[in-house]
Amino acid sequence: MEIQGLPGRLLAELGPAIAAGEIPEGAVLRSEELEERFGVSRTVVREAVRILEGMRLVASRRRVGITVQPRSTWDVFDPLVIRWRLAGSDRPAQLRSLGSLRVAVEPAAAALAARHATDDERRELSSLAVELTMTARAADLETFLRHDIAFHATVLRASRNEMFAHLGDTVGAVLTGRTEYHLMPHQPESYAIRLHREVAEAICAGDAEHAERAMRTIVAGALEELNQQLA
Amino acid sequence: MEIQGLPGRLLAELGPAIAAGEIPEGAVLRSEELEERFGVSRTVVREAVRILEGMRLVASRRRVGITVQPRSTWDVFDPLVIRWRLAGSDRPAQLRSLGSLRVAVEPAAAALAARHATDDERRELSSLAVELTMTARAADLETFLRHDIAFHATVLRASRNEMFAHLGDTVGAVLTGRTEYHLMPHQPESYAIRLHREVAEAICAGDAEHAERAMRTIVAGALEELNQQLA
DNA sequence: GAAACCAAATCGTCATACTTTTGAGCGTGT
DNA sequence: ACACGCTCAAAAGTATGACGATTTGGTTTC
Repeated sequence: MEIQGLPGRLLAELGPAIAAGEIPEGAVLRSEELEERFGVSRTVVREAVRILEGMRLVASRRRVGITVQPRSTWDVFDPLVIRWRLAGSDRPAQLRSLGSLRVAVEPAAAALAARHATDDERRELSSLAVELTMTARAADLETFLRHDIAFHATVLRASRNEMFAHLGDTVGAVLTGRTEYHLMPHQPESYAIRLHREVAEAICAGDAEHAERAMRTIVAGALEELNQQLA
Repeated sequence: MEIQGLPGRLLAELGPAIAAGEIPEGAVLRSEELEERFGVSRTVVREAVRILEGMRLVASRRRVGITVQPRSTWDVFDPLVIRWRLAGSDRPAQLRSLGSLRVAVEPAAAALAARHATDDERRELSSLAVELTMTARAADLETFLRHDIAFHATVLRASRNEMFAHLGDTVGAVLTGRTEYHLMPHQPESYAIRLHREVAEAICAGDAEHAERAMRTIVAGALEELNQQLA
């Protein structure tokens, strides 16, 4: 998943710094400066910058340098950009944005999944729902999180829509970030758990409307809780 | 918006070819081959490949070459990837995916817009709705399309959610592609026009629920129409 | 037949030189 | 004082040659 090699190292330094605003919008970097700062060659700097340019985080212009672009031009759907923002100082804003996105997408995905999921996927959802129930009772937060991520990713994948499916990792990052954020909450609420079971059952039964409604309750609840935490 | 220079030229050749499947999944390119084929230097090839790698279209490995990745790993939210796919042979699939995405996102964005839009944006929506009505009557398809794009982009922007806002361009591409696709339809249906006005009014009035419902009707209708066209 | 080994292919990195664009300063003329 | 254009230098863009690192696949050896 990660970008490899020395350019990858540069990216891992510059990306988060820009995403967090440490290198502010409008700041100008020169490639020679970067070469020295990281002790790498022109080639490496250029390739790293090219990648950042692809994400629209920076723009490189002759005679002026590499300028950090305003947030509004960033490719906010790029998985790396999302991760960097989640890791840095505007994690709250990023979580809020993603929260709204989930409220929009996941119910629709659940409805589609009810229609298009394979038998394997339906089975997997059922079993994940059971796992969730059990690990919640055991207050095993870590494996609970893992299964929660798998559950939502499976629903998204089962929607048979590539774009929804690709949000699986992102949602995973959100769930992880959220868990870290309110530092291991008071055991997962049984209400949310029941809703997950409901989603699984509705998808198994091919009941799109029910699946959508239950999923909407889940993600809307998560968003509300998030907004309280960040208030 | 475009990527500049010689790497940009390479991208403009390779990207669409890969997106269209002309260079199939698993195909292997060697950088030397690309240098010769395009008459450019290693530097240029490497930078172009790096960008494609950033989009997860290809992966470069030592001793093996540059291999085209399976579709499932592509960054399907990358604006360039979307454009390339829309331009090529899997435009239908891409339009379907984007259609579902619109059904999920735009109603939610309309609801948010009803709450968060600035006065300017509300004014702009009203005036765009009027323009739509008029150009539809005049059967001026080109300016109709332009205003339609502006309308949806404004709603997305007014949602005050960066991720929604960034889908503005994508939705624009969809609308353009759709118009080209069923080659200038029998003048825009007055029903859809009325719904646009309804969305604008609801957002002006701050009626989130109404805005959401009307917008959902619009995009769901568009998706249904699309599925008929592609059936 | 399996394990160790070797060699070729290919990308990865570096150093350097040359080219192209463009911003800024300077000067000239109105 | 202002505008216009000229020149120069700074920075990215491109090209090239050399070397390093790594993976693959075949070959040898036990």
